[in-house]
Amino acid sequence: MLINEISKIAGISIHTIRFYEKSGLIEGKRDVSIKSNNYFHYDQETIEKLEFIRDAKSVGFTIREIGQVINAWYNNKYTKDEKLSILDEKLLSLEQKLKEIKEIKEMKNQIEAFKKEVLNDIC
Amino acid sequence: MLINEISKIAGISIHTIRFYEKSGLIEGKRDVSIKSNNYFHYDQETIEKLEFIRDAKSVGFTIREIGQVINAWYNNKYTKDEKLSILDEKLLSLEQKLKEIKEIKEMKNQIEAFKKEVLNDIC
DNA sequence: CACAACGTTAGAGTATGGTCTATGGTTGAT
DNA sequence: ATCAACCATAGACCATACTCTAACGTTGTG
Repeated sequence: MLINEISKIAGISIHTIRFYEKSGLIEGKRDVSIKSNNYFHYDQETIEKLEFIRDAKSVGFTIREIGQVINAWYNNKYTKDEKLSILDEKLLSLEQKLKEIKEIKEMKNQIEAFKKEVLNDIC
Repeated sequence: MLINEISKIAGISIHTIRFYEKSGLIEGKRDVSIKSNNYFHYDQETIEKLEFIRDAKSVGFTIREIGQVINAWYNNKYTKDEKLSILDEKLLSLEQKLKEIKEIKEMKNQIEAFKKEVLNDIC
């Protein structure tokens, strides 16, 4: 499928898809044998990648990090050890995010306490 | 205290402190009565604010959002209703962040599954 | 009184993650 | 053949959150 179609399916703008492609997260293929143009063709795998990008972004991974994971996953750009090192790094940062829950709860308490002060006209 | 001192106490660079001041998060006072210069003086309250900024940043609040909370807290720039509205907004986004834990755990499972594949040379 | 160490402002530069524009080629229906 | 609707690339532009530089004034110790 062409960029317009995958954009609609994935719910991600054409601009952003091109940005992800430039960033090395996804890769369209040119079908020289069939067409005279240089249009990029995208497949089901690209849709999966775009879904992964969305999920990974929502948990706070950067484009660079997402690129590492995707390229460890789909391409063979890394050795086994490099892949494991990348994945362990990401697992560690996810553990870190889970630990931040405590901080989020503390911030909630702090803001709730302040809200009570405002409600009681203390502040 | 002057900017150099508060920078060291708070562990935040002079540049960043000036950036926070420009952004309306903190406010130094000029002591015209005592000094002929135009140096800014900072107090204990500013240290508290800088600590709050650090905490709030770490849970994902933007400078703009942090500024709203600080200015609701320390200044009287907002009416009671405005204050409550700002605080409720922040509480809501904290709740949202707590809900994202599920997504983080899912991402962890996904990456762990992939790690197993790599370990077993499936991928 | 020199001079290092500190203070000020204005504004430029950086990185991230998009978002958009200009320019030009391709396709497909009428 | 023409024209809307699509595709491509390069590069400009935006917001966020810093980070740094330039140019210049102030302070305090030898």
